[in-house]
Amino acid sequence: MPKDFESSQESYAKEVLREKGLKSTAQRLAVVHVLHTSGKSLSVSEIHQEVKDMLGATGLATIYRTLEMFEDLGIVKRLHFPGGGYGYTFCQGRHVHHMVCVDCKGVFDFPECPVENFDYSSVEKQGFRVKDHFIQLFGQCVKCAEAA
Amino acid sequence: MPKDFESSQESYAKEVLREKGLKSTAQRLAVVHVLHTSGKSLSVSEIHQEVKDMLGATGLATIYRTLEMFEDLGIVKRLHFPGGGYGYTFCQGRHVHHMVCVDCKGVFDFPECPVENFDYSSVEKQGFRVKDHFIQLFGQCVKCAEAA
DNA sequence: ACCTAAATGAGAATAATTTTCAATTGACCT
DNA sequence: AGGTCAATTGAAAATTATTCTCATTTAGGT
Ligand SMILES: [Mn+2]
Ligand SMILES: [Mn+2]
Ligand SMILES: [Zn+2]
Ligand SMILES: [Zn+2]
Repeated sequence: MPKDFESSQESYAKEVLREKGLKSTAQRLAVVHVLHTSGKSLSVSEIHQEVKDMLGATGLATIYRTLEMFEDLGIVKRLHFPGGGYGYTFCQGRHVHHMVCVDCKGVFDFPECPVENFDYSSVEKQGFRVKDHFIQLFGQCVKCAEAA
Repeated sequence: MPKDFESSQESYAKEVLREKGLKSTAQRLAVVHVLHTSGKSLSVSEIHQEVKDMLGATGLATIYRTLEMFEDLGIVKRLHFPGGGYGYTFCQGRHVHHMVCVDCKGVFDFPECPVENFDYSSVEKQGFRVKDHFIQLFGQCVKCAEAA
């Protein structure tokens, strides 16, 4: 029997960390757990608070360090909000885009890529070589639309 | 004869300000000038520096206040960079998207909208109502590609 | 030329992020 | 199971970013 229950998201993160020779610390796994459990985008300090709830005293710097590392590894993605500010969501290394509810910051996956077959010729004529893209949809989720 | 040379971008901003009953101050027009002159995305402190070069002593708070207001008015747009951080670009109230050179932060307009006719049905089935979107392309401009 | 509400500048206050470094710990090897 | 050691962490300080306050200035209307 497995020594404890572990989500596929958590084992995915452990695997990526191991491949890169990085350690699977309790703090790092807690960040994964918190992000994948929450259906919404979380700010750095929200993540910090929830990790403290799980593990007790935890340095805020560790949260910053972990999120930066996870973003580089493609484990999490940083989302931006209209009025400024940002939050993180779990993305498990997949190329996905997200819809964000502007009221509750709920995050919904969006697997189709709107620029998959997009014709960049008009911009590539200017010599610009497109290498990546960032797409985010804003709107209201069912709950918030009903509440309004 | 006109009392001085004024770009269409600057007169556009003056017009929007007047319509809203807001004042066309030297500081606000300098921000417009700086942004539309520079072909690249500028950080708050870069804008502050350039405005000081034009006008002399200028409060940093004024730059923050102006950029927030201009963003609400649709005069400028805030762009985000991969490693974190952001910058502003002029957009003159148009619905455009932007390509950003990851090396020099040069900004290139991108008038076609990749999600114009995009089928949101798969996501709207979840009840999410899409109201807006944010799209940004990353890559290299000609100059930076050659330099590399 | 006034008048007046809007806008500004300077600095204080607050918030966000990064750095430093001694102590801890996870992964690997007996 | 215990030993080793580089990686990681926590706490606090340092730095950087942003907002607030309020006395003074100014744009735009009369
Ligand atoms: Mn995509
Ligand atoms: Mn668009
Ligand atoms: Zn919602
Ligand atoms: Zn470039």
